[in-house]
Amino acid sequence: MLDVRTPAELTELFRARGLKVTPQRQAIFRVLHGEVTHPTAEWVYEAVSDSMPTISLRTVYQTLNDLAAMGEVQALDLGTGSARFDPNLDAHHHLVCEHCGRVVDVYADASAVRVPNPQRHGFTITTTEVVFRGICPECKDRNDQGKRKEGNG
Amino acid sequence: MLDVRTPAELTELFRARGLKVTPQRQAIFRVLHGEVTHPTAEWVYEAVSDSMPTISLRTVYQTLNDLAAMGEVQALDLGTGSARFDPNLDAHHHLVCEHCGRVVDVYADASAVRVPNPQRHGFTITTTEVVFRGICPECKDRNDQGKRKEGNG
DNA sequence: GACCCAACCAACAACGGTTGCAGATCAGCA
DNA sequence: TGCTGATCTGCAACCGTTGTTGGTTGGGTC
Repeated sequence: MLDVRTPAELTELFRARGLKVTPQRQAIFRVLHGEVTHPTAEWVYEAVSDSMPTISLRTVYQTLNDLAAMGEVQALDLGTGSARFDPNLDAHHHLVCEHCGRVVDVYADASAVRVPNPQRHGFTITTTEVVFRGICPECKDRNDQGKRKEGNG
Repeated sequence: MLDVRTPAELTELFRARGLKVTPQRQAIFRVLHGEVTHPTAEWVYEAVSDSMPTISLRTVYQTLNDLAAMGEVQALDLGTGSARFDPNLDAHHHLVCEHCGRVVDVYADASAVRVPNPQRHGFTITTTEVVFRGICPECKDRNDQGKRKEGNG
């Protein structure tokens, strides 16, 4: 899997772009590295706050946006209320839990899905995103238990 | 195409559900009927305001949400900033202009796109949405003209 | 190693889309 | 027609995100 670069690599990239490498940014790099979930800015903020309680949410947004602009993470809007930042740079799709908003990567071949020419309306199509929606096993269990309780009581 | 119901049919549906049929709601029904774009609440509000200047945006949201809950329109989040309400109830997908946010319906067969079992993570998948992103011909033209101007001076 | 200044930071306010609230109003029924 | 609770309106709040501001800091240069 084509993962987000290491903190050291990102440090180099930032320097190469003339962006300064601050302790805050490095802390964010560290949090992102090896992350396989699809964290929100808020989540990253809280994770970084563990080691750096004074960091501001604003700084997290700024750095994540910088990374997205550099193509080092992918910004996603999956309709879960807030933007998510995906450190997985492979071409892939997403499976979203409609209850808890959990997101997992899916490697499915969507090349077969084409827009028939007459329906293209002259658009130049650049990307094809597939979003699978459903219920994750945890939420399903919780739901089933709830129903069972309802039935019993 | 399976269109949104007529104002008369929606009136009946609302009554059958014990919901009152107010002039505001009827005006919204009329605006939605035959609409093939994917209007935002704001757009509906402005369209209804033509015939009923005193209607509030709040009421438009409420009625659109009611319709969505009844399955008479489909609420969409296509990452264009605001929710869109689709009166087309067929199974279909969307083509979104990344410049102007314009949305058009696409009838493409996505049944071939399946999540391989090992990647399903125990999810129960209910829907598969495909979003094609690109540039609509109008934005492309405008863009090209801009570039030509740049080039000329 | 000190200097300097753009880049950065934290805090706060603003923003756009959407929803909660409270009081005024009205649709539907007797 | 009169009742009654659903609905309407206007406003304020909410949430995620971004602009602003004034003080702080990284790192190239001497």
